[in-house]
Amino acid sequence: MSEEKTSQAAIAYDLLKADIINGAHRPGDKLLMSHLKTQYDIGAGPMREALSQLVSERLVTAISQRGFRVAQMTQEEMEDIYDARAHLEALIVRLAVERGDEQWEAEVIGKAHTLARVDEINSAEDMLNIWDMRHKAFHLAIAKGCSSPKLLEMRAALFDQAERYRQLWLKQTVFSQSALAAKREEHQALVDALLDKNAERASALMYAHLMSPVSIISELIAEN
Amino acid sequence: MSEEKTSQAAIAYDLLKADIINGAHRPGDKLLMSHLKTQYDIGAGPMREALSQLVSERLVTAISQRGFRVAQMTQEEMEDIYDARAHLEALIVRLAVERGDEQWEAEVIGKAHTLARVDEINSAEDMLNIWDMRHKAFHLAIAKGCSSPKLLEMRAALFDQAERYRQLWLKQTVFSQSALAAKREEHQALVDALLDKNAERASALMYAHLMSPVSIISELIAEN
DNA sequence: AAATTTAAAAATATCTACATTTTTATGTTT
DNA sequence: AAACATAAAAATGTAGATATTTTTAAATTT
Repeated sequence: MSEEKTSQAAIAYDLLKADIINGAHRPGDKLLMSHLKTQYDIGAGPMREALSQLVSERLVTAISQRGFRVAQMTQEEMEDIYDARAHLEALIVRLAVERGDEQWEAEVIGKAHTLARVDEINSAEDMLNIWDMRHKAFHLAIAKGCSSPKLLEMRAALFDQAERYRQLWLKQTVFSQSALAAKREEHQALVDALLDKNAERASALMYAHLMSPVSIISELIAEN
Repeated sequence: MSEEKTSQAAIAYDLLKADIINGAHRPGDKLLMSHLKTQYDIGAGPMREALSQLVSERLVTAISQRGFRVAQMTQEEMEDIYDARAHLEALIVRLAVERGDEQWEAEVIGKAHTLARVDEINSAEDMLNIWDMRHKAFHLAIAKGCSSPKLLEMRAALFDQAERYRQLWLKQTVFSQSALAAKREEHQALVDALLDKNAERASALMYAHLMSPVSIISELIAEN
């Protein structure tokens, strides 16, 4: 989905996806064509194309002749996504340890360092965005070691589906010193296992790392 | 992608996908809008929607303002898809053994039986289709044991991407008694491992089972 | 004369505005 | 109150307009 594109459909896709993930369009909301057209100033055709894409990514649901809605967020879906994602990422990390070269190790260590240095930032607003960006970059650097475009694609797809749930967790975590410290330790343990070329240990740590937010998110969903 | 839908876009999607997989549209072919419109008697809007879907499934490529082409088939992509798929399916089968219940076991045994009985069919033409259908059903029955909709989705996505390559292999296999017999043994060993609740063994067998076509497909690609 | 550049024409992709069909809401009748 | 009819709203599709790219031909340069 990434070309140098300026088609109306591509613009609509990006805007809409962002607004669904950041909650501007809430789960269950009806995505009225007339409203979307005026909101984004994009015609019905390209808008349909964008919506259709998002349906296949499970962020939007469609019923024939009855339009589109923002996909619901449910406890069950969250647990499934997180479980699937953790298992997939555990697989990927195992392959990464087996297949990753020195260049890969260097990248991982670099990103780990950048992430660890994030507590030197003061502004609370920036903090969330910067930590999130670097955290993502760190994990992506690890995953890339598997050298499988297709596995990385699947990973990205599951990541997008997790993103709305993940946002809930992020706010809780980034503004808690203890939670951040815990994450820092998990990351360090992960890096140690990677450098040890201990695939099984790295894989197990990654699974645990990705599953740890589940109980917190679970509570946050229940509260709403 | 499965509702009770009769929208033009959905029809276009199904037809186009089928024609790409069965080779009516060859890899690299330009998918000319004017041609597609007349061929399928569907307007440009819905057709774009369908094409756009297929781009996200990697069966079609798009360049902005320059239209759509059938995605190329390459050695590298084939190896990546098969490797990713085998690893994913190995993961799924491990989970299936751990999570599957009696109902699941019964389904698997049923499908295995139906598949084994396929050599009673005479017509060569039917043979390919029937064996393929039952083979797919057998593997799907196994996979369902993992009880994860998301993992099954990812599995299906990779399956669709493999399908064009798989078609090459299928013709070689189904019409060779020895190849069929080999597959029959692999399936039997797999079922035995499943019933033994031997997750690691089942997982390893599944990986090998899915990787075994790679060398044959590799040669077939090289020939073209 | 061959190669390269430029300009015009044709082909093509993409978008917008309008038309059609279907669904939903409202009001009416039994 | 249930069933039906009517009107409004909305989704979907079509056809034509617009913008971009590709091709073709001519003109210029080497």
